[in-house]
Amino acid sequence: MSVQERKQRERASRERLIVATARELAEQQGWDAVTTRRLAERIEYSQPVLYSHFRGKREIIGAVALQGAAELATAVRAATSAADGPRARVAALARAYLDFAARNPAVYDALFQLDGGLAYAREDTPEPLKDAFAALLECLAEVAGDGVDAGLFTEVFWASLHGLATLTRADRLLPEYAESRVELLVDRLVVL
Amino acid sequence: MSVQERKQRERASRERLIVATARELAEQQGWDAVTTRRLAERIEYSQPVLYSHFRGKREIIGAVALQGAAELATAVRAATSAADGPRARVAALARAYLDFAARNPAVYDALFQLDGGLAYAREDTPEPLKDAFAALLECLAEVAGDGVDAGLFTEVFWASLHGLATLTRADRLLPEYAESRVELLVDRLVVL
DNA sequence: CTCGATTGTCTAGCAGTGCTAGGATCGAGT
DNA sequence: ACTCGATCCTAGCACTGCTAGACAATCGAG
Repeated sequence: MSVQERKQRERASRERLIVATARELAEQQGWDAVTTRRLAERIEYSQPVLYSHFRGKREIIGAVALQGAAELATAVRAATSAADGPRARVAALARAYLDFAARNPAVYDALFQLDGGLAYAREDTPEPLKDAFAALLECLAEVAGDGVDAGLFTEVFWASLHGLATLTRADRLLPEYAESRVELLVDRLVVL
Repeated sequence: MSVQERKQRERASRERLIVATARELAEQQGWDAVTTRRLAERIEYSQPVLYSHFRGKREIIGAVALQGAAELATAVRAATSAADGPRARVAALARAYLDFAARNPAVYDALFQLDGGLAYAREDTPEPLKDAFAALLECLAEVAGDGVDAGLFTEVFWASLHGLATLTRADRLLPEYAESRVELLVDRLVVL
């Protein structure tokens, strides 16, 4: 039995290597540079090996996305729990979110920009994605305002952050307003 | 001279045909289906002809984007001018924007999701793009609130709309909340 | 200790992509 | 009528995601 277990461990380890390498390559040179050939070469295996772990490139993107979702949730929770008062918590959440998107553009793309073959906003949504949304909701529920559904409010707030994140990174907004945008958004959307 | 003029007209007409066909194809089957071969076949010329009009596929996307920007500006202005009162105008703007994104997904992608090789938020930004932003600003300036820069407010409002538009289309938000999201966003961001 | 079967991996290749070099063809101006 | 430049197409390059089939290493049974 232990032989099979060792092989399973090795397989799992190689799978992690694939995901980590894909992420690294995407972060360094963008997802366009993540080709199956380059990825295979970096992990020092041939291309078909990739397909024994994942159905295709899309699933590899999805794996990176799931990893990113978990990290995003952690980052958001760390930021919010370190802040005092509802207003400060939401501001910290917004900054943590945008910071994550700015520091991990490729992961952010995998999560929300590219097709990783993942289901969102459904029952069969993978746990990390649900949890990332939950991390936002936990903090935002207390400032949604009376009679406003927390889920609805979270969707709106999240969409605004997502818009800021993507448009900022695509150089479609003025850089000098970056901080003011966050302040304005938080001040207006939050009900204290 | 008239011979050259005729040729110029024919060239311009063929260029319009290329852009229109690319847009049509993208709207029908998505931008992935817009390959140089398919596009060439549809306009009944060989691929190299495309490259005598545009530097490459990216520039074709850019051309569709510019066309879309003009239409978006028109749609927004039409919607806002037909509404009474600041609150109603902004709500109409939001709905018109989201409606445009929903009805012309490929064009919206060309504008804000794909790389069309266009410069945004700069002096050398093409006129249609500046004008589309201006259309938003015209309406939003009156509800930015005291002491808040109209440009800053427009960026935030636009980013929120963009987030809603993209996340909605990617099935990342609950469909039943669609209308509520717009209401909530407008109510909170607008200062009457 | 050997032999067949199974597992794992790689080489080679397919159909498709964006893009371009070079030759053929056409038509305008002399 | 002829030249010559503009215009267009054929053919091909290097690349993409993905896969069939050959090959080698490993394992269990006799």
